[in-house]
Amino acid sequence: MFDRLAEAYGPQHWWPAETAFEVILGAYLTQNTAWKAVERSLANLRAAGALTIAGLRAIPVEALRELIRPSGFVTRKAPALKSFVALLDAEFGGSLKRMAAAPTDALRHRLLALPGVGHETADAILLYALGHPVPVADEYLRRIAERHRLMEVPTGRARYESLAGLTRRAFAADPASGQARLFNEFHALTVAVGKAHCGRIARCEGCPLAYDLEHAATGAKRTRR
DNA sequence: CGCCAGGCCGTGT
DNA sequence: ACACGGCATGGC
Repeated sequence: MFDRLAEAYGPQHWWPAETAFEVILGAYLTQNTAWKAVERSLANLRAAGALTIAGLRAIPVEALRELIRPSGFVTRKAPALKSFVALLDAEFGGSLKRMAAAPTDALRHRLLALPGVGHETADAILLYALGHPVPVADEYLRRIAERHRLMEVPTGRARYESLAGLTRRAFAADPASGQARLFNEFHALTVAVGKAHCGRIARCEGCPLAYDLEHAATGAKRTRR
């Protein structure tokens, strides 16, 4: 699947951001939100000088709310972003470098304890902002796994770990030194194919994985004409 | 103009 | 433990 997606979409160069901190902001803002909307919020933040750690630290949460309004859920996301900076300051001297130096498991635990940070956001930050070799699972991967019958996807708490485990096993035979790169590219490709073909309603026309779908009795409710 | 988006979290059973 | 609904906003 990875090879087929890589051939179809090419190198993704993820995450789409200039700095590690911008990756983190994007990870929060894109929660259940179209990336297009996130781009507008990031543009607002940049124009206001709030795209940096110091900038976000300085801005009042009320003003932050206005800047990120395009990406929605502002009463949750604005305080959540401030909480991240608070953790960064309190435990890592305000330094992403120092945060990145912490052990993966402990760091993941600290991130998950933050408001507005669930498994996907924590892992996206770990992988794309901090360079830790962890897989990222999302709604697109869930749909792919179900529709292609890759596995019985559990519901509830076990779901995320199950999809993450599937990803880890898929790349387990590759060198440990390259895991981060593979997880990086795989999630990026998952989003690429997901945006084009794996919505709530599947759009199988032209999907690079269409061959598999033909033989999988797709679980999608219906295919858009 | 209704459906949807690169989740997260509280509440009810 | 898990299903379910709310959370905000704007693009398509």
